[in-house]
Amino acid sequence: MSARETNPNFMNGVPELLILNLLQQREMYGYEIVQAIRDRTSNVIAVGEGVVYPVLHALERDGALKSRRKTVSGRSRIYYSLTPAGSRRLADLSNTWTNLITAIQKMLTGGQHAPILR
Amino acid sequence: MSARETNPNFMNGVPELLILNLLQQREMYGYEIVQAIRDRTSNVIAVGEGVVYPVLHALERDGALKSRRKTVSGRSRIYYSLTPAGSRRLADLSNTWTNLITAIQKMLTGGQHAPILR
DNA sequence: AATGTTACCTTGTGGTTCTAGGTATCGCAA
DNA sequence: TTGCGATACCTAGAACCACAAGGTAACATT
Repeated sequence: MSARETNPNFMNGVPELLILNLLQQREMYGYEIVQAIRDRTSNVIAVGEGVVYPVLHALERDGALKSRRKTVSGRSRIYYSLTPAGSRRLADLSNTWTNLITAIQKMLTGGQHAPILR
Repeated sequence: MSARETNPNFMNGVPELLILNLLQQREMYGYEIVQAIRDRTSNVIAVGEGVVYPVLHALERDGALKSRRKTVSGRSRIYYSLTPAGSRRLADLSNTWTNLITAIQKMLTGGQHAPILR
């Protein structure tokens, strides 16, 4: 219920990280987020709506996001933006993520540096 | 049932990648792999035996690994090493992994570069 | 009138990972 | 010699996230 101690399911939560990161830049709505992730990663990552919407709901339930309805040209959209708690959460996840891929990258690339001592 | 088209569960398979990578350097046994991952990542990643052994079994079943028993000072160990198929699998996973984190990193760091055009 | 796009949503499935156990041998210390 | 910690193997079940696949509805275009 706070910071993870070790690593329960250590590779999860990437969609959440990406979503929080996008919303830090500007408020967006669900459908827009789905396409933004596709676009900015050149289709390398394609999280569907079935991933994005539940994450948005969970984050709002946790107080990390706040939403407001806005109707643009007859289209009703729900715009989400970060709360202070959401900013903290993003910083936290971002740190965890960096540590994680740094560790992995070190393992993958630095295999030959480590002296075996045999 | 072959190469992934888009991204089904795009963040999975990291333990497999780490294990294959270790076994590419030299043959190892399960218990050793568990500690090697802990050690080389300074406890950032701690996959348990409950993760490693099933992965080893699955990889051997798929023909990516071959094993041989060896008894060292009364301790019976099962050493695993890569087959040619395993090497290919490693190269494949490695590529996918690199593309993935490159895309994510670009999203996370390059947020301000992208012109919004509004 | 029909199709495609936008925009929201949920249910159920699936596949990895984790927890939590279990067995057995060895070495060392009490 | 008995007990404990480390070594070394293993598995069954739960947890969990991401996914596929659906469904609704309004707008735009054909």
